[in-house]
Amino acid sequence: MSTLEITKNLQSIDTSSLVDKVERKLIELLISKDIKVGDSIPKELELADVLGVSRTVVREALTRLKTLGLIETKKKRGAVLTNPDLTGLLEKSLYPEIMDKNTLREIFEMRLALEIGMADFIMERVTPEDVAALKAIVEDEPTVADQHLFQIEQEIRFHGKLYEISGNQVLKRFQQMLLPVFDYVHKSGLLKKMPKTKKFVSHKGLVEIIENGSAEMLRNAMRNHLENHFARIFE
Amino acid sequence: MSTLEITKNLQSIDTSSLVDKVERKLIELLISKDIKVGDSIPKELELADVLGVSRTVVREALTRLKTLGLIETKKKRGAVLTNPDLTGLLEKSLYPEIMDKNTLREIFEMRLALEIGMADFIMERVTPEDVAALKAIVEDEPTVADQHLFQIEQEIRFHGKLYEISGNQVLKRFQQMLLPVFDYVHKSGLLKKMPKTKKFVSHKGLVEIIENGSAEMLRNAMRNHLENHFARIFE
DNA sequence: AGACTGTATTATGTTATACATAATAATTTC
DNA sequence: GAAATTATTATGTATAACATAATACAGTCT
Repeated sequence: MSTLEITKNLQSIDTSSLVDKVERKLIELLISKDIKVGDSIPKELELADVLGVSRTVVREALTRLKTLGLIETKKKRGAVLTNPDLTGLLEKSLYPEIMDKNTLREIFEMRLALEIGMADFIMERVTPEDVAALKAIVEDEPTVADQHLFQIEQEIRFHGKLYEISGNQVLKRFQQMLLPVFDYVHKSGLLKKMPKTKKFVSHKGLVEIIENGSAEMLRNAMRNHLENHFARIFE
Repeated sequence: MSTLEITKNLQSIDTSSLVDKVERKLIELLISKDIKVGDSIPKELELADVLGVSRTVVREALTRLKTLGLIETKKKRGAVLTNPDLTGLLEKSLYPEIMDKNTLREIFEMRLALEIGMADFIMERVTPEDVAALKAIVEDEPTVADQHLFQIEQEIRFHGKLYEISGNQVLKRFQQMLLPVFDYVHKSGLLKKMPKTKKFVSHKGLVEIIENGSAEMLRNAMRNHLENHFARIFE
């Protein structure tokens, strides 16, 4: 065997900690067919005993699973398998203050893509009541957006409602969760300065399309509506 | 005071555990301006001492932060603040086997929205090399997709490249991460049976548009290309 | 019988202590 | 002065003991 091969083999040794191993074992257990959501998993001491490690290690592994939202623990009852809440999890680790600038910008971009791409779901699922609600929101909207603070709240109200109409909880929660990011991106000089705000498709225009138009029309209108944001990203 | 009011007041007592409190304290510390990415945070024993709790509690709180990707720990060095990797975190908790059916469907929908909505980023950032790469991918694509397995691999290759072209790492990793979900959704009878596969815009057609068309054209073409998926969702 | 109360049990939550291990700093050796 | 050795330090692991809260069970009272 050549030296190269030897070193190659050597560096593939298992450097993971005990907790890592136990965590893997537990996850295997969780996704096995034997355990369904709501079922309990063995007690800490049993696991420690079976796996041949201390309760400390088991507890730390369980803590990780808890943090990931895979299990919930209660006294006496023990730990039970739960279906993980992705958005809730993201929310927990989403602190714009300590996030990479580039990632922040990319998340901002993702939002733009989502709002354009979800047009089909909006048009498929919108109800007359939704349209009425949208109209109520944009009713007393100032033609010229001079009050910046008001404008932001209004933006959130309007676009939030759109996410709601999409009938997709994951999307809706995604938006809720990313709001702080958007706010942060706006405030920090992360993007280019706002260009001259030309007149693009307004909220009222979007509502009009949602009521009478097609998904394709909504996509294009939304793209136009978001033009200022795109312009800031694309220089 | 009425009994109702009393009980209302009583149930607002702090039921959070010690670890919860310590975790909050630590997060406050992390997002404070004093600590930047790469900086170390106090040692476990110091923290235990200052906060007046045992080292075990501090360790468990730190374990949570580690799991969330907010910090990394090394022996001797201690714990250092890191910018959290959102997608990596999601990946860790993403087990289609134990996820709620509805959530799975919603994630699938989100993918569709993203692929349509990212057209602008693709058109803005695509290079001649990218186009060449795309052409190479679709070159020997069978006109009639008879080999299902091959088709899936091909789908991943092609659309993966599109995510790459979007120049958005978060998006790209999102796709990578959600692939198992798509696979799972396809295999499980979660969606309606595939309708008669009519002839829609092909990969080759998409490439053609990317090379010579506009963002708007790409959005519409992509929507068309994904029609089968939409049909399965919308019945 | 049925509702309330107290007690026992059990599994997680918390503390304390000791030692192992790996990464860094300090020291010695040549 | 560079390399090897040793010391130090902070995290990783193990063990034992007790606290706490949720549940089950029995007992009491009307």
